[in-house]
Amino acid sequence: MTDSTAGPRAAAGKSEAAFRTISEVAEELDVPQHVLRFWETKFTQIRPMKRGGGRRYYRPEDVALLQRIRALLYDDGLTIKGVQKLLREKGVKALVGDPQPLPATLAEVEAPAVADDRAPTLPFDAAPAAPDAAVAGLSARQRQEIETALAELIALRDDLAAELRRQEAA
DNA sequence: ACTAGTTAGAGCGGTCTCTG
DNA sequence: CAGAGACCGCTCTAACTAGT
Repeated sequence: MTDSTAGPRAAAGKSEAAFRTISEVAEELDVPQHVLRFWETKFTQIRPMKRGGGRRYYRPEDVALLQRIRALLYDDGLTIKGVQKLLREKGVKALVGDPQPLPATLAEVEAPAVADDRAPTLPFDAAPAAPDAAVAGLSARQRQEIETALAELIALRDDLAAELRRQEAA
């Protein structure tokens, strides 16, 4: 599909760290969109950020988790309950094999892709040192709203970084 | 009956194009 | 440039199907 929300971002090509829409994740995993939404209802560990209108934005870690779930279901022949049990017992990180925590904070999501060459000149460097502590007392809804706003900021940052590189290359 | 999807439909939100 | 409208992608919910 032509992802209207991704627009120029998709056309310019996303970094590995970029957020993905459900259609992009569906294509990448070769799984229909409705199945991704169905899995979301079955696995509480799948928690894509949501923007206005409820649109999902999947972090790279979400995609990795979905890939693992897909492999367990389709390749290993496990049932959803089996995968749920596995997730409960071993945790997401053990399944995905990702030593890094989910980038639930701006500081964490900020790092990849453009960090090496561009980040020092970009405006998001002054992220709070320990935002996790700051949000510890917030409600789930408040956290969701913050994550949503965060996703928008990061998408904007990606756009700006890409545009900057285009202009420098020109 | 239970599991794992699949389908359909109404409505929302973003983008694009046209017009003034 | 700004507003209007069309178009398209996406959402949610509920009902349905196929296999075990």
